[in-house]
Amino acid sequence: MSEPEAKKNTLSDDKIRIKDIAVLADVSAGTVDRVIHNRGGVAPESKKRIEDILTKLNFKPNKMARVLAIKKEYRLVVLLPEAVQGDYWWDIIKGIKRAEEEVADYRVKTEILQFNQYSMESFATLAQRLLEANPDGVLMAPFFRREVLKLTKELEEHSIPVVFIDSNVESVSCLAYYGQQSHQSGYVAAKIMLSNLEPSSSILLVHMLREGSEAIGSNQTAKREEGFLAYIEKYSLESYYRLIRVNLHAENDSGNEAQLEEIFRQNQNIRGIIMFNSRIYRIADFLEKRKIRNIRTVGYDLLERNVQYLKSGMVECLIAQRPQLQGYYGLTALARYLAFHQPSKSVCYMPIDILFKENINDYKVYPFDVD
Amino acid sequence: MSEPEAKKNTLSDDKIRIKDIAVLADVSAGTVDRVIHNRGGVAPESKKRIEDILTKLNFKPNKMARVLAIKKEYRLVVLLPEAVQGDYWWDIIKGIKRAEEEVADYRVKTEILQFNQYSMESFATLAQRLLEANPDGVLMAPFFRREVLKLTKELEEHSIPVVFIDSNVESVSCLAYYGQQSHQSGYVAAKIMLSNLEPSSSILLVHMLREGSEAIGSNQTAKREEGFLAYIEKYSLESYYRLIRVNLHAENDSGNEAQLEEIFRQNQNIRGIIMFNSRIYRIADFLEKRKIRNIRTVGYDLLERNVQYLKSGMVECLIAQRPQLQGYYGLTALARYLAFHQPSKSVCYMPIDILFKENINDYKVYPFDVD
DNA sequence: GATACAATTGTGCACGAACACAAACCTATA
DNA sequence: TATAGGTTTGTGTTCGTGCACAATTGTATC
Repeated sequence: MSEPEAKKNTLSDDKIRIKDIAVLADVSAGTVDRVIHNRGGVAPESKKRIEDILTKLNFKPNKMARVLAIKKEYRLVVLLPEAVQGDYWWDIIKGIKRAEEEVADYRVKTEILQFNQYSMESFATLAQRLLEANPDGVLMAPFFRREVLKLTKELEEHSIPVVFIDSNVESVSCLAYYGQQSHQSGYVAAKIMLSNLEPSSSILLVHMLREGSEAIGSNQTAKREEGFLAYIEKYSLESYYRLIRVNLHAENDSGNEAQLEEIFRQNQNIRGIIMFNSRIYRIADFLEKRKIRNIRTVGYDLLERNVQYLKSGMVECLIAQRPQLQGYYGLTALARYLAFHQPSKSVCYMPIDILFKENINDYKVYPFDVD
Repeated sequence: MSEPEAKKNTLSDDKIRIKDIAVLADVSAGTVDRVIHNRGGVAPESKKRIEDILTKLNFKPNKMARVLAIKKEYRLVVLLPEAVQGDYWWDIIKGIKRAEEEVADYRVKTEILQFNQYSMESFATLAQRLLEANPDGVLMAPFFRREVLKLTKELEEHSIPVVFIDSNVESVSCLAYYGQQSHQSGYVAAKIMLSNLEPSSSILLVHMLREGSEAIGSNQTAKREEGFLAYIEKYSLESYYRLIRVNLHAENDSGNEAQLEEIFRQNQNIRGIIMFNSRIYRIADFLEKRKIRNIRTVGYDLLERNVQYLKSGMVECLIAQRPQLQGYYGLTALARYLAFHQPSKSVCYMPIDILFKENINDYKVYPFDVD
């Protein structure tokens, strides 16, 4: 047997301070500071010398001292739809709250404004309030395209950085975007729905309409459906399954039931149901009520009611997109940008998490569900 | 339409300082400090007065200033198997490195010791070195039960906190444990392997032996297999599938190939192959070489080679356990405990992530794979 | 070469908590 | 009352960085 090897891995990280850099570069701490902060007024050759030493020693300023010394306070405003416990936006807020606690140490304060996601007027009112608050940064879920464009234009003029979560607004340049690739997540949904599904089955694609809903978000569900169809095309499954599109209405529960019943009467061979928004629990409600089994249901997002049905087996699979992380990283990206001038990766796609009854129990998004 | 509601959420966090407390209690900052740290030498009535004000104002010392002022340095030692790029331990180290950067600000330093996971002697040697270093905390992946018990006993006597990752040692009390529920992850593997798998197929359960390997880790693969079998029992699938156990040998590639070929000759109806460790790529190697298709392969961990085969379709599914997070949270738990006296949740199970070809591309473990 | 003015560099204090040391106070004893 | 010794309280420095202001050097102009 060979001699046991042991690699030692000591970081010779013996904290380098600005003072140390100053001594090495034969200048004073003030000059080094000017270089670090690009404040100008430093002779080119000094600057070069100092920069070389900085990169060579990989100097990182002490965060603690830094925060302590900075007097400036930053105010962030978050613009989101209203959330109720257990829904998607609730999780996003959970992540934001967690981030708030963390960045509070950096003298970053946060105010959350919540609008009615079905009322453009509500959005516009809060957008106005947001502008009046004149914040140092904005985190928002973009709803109502025109209003968003108006708002972001205004923010850009004041050079206030913006981070989008949930859905992106391609035409607007932002500090960062955190969200899922909707098309791909539809593709994944199709894979799960269709892998080894009995040929010549019918599959319901359930849509949910709402009057006056002009949310950008609806774009997301459309893209998911595109991804779903792309999978079918890719594997040439068109002839194997019959797709039936159903339009339900958000506020009309009894009407929806009647509609579903009618469809089930007309189609005896329904083996799969998918919804591209987070309301699959409504389908599960229906199936449970009618005691219909053996249908593969696939939906999105870990709403409490969805999770309940996943655990009980009424929903086969949920696809999640880590809303907590979106909120958390959205806010911390802003804070890091403001407090430490750290740029962010501008587009950041969330993982497409696949949840079954069997792996939902251990599913936690750290560090939000710890303690 | 109802008036748009807007909830305001301002933290009135107007930072109270020790100085402020001192003024209110009509003493000096030094006295308040003595009370806060229970250093004694304070007149009872002063103490009472100060304590009342502290609790009334819910005083929390400024973390930044605190860390800056404390001169004490903490030294952590990490004890892990040797890692090569792209393997499981490499990802764990990635998380540890990330945590290192973060806690460096708290004056916490880390040394990583890496042993040969197949040599008990190597482990014992480094365990000895670890003890001699007399660290303030230890993060370890427990291998070689007897040696681990010896080491942890020693550490307990010196009241040095220990965090386990990857696998737990039930009989030892530790500050925290981060790892996956092996049994359940085997259960999940079975669900994926067996859902709609052609009845009366044969399934290979591939094991990998290594001489002198007494790793506790092997316990993990055993538990995964138990979980796999539990699923079969739960759904009474025993009669539908034939399970074939195969023992390969880690160092004998040509022997393994011959063995597999023999098995494939004897069994024409193999439709699934599962490995309970991270070496499924070896099976994929074989299948690719022999141009065998249409076999559902399921394995563990996102080794680079596994991921490659997942993308190319040779591996159907990988189950992951966020090794980066294990390392990251393991180390930060120790740091928080030492620097801020924050306790941790003692047992923390990782999510059982399900990865297919379709969702591997967006799979990232934040914040390790960002930027 | 003295002066003005810009370019460059150095110095000192603040941030809030920890801790060492100095100062003030109290009490008992000769 | 002076002094010792203990108890209680106050002061000042430190940590590393940011920033305002002071000090120094260099350059152009008359």
